[in-house]
Amino acid sequence: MQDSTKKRGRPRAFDPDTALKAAAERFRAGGYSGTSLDELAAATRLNRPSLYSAFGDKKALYLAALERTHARAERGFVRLGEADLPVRAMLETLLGAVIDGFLTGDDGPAGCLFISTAATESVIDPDVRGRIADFLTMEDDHVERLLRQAGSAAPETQARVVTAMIHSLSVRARAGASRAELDRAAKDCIDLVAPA
Amino acid sequence: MQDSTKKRGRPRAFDPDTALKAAAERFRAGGYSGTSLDELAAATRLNRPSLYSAFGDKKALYLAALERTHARAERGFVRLGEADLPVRAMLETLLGAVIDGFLTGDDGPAGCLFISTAATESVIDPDVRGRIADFLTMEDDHVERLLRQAGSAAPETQARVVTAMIHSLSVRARAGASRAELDRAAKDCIDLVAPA
DNA sequence: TGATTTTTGTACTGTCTCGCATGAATATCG
DNA sequence: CGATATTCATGCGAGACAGTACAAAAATCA
Repeated sequence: MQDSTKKRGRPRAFDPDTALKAAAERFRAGGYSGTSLDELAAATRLNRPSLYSAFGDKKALYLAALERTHARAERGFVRLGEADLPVRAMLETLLGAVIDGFLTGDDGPAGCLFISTAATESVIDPDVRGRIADFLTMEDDHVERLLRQAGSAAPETQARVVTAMIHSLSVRARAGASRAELDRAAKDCIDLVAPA
Repeated sequence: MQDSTKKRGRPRAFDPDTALKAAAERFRAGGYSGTSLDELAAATRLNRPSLYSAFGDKKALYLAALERTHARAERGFVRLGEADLPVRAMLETLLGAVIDGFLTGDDGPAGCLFISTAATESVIDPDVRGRIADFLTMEDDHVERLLRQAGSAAPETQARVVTAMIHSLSVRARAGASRAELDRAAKDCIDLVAPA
């Protein structure tokens, strides 16, 4: 028996995670219903059949994009916990990174895939609704844990206010708000939660 | 000359604002790209040609729905100001009414048309982006004014936190959160802004 | 009553969209 | 080298979609 990692037929000419990342980016710009398979194929540089064999149909691809985003966000929260900062610095780092991410996007600031595209689809599609509910729970739990670890006096109360600001920043970024406006909104939240 | 309100041809068999309300409701459930003209025609009980002659094409109908929502929200802010409540009661009334509205919807809780559907379209469509930016400015300004009128010590800082909670409530409602969860998030915000 | 004007309902057209069928290409196995 | 297995690329087909043409219906005006 030879190297079991070698598969039998023609090898893939693309990296699945790179393709998934490109698809997620396209979905983030246009939403689920607003993005066609042609656009996804162009963004991933894949043919439709390759997309289908790798991820399944359009909805499965979208769910995979949601899962990738969920996992990456969670890793970010974990890494922030390892930095072990005091409350104010932790919040500044958190919201600063969030703003950086929300301002990215090939077609302008695109915010968060969950908050600003999955929420639109969630009323009609129970699968999407489940994923966004899971994402919100994860986000709430991590922020509350980070606040507690940083020495916050009322992490349960403050967590919802901080996550709310994250959600709002996604909406504002997509509405075209400048970095200064987003920074100011974040600062308003931090000043209220952890006065200097 | 007779009654000038009487028009010349066949009279309309529908009320335009009732139709617009039904269309807005449908858009709120499915988003712009996710709602077809057939669905809009069914929801409004109008034929496609009647929709077109009354509002123009699909995008014009969506923009009209956004404007209707904007105007109604602004009227709500104005009316809340007339009640002239102290900070905590004002915020309880405001967020309570917001939650009531966000939990409505023919296909389950549908949140806010701007936050949860227009934000999705805004990256691709500059017209929608402009409307949502206008809406956010209106919202920020009214909440800040309401806080100042109610005697808040730092209305500029607190306004962004309160509007952020409103945006977050729309997302959470669409994700399937219970009224108790929404009430708790609102209470966390109120406790932080105006401690009892 | 007949002409005019506006709305209504049906049906149509061209385009886009999703998903897949089919054969060529490229790898490993015997 | 031939057989087998997997992926790639072109292209197809059924259906949904947005928008409109056209004629019937229902009102006012002369």
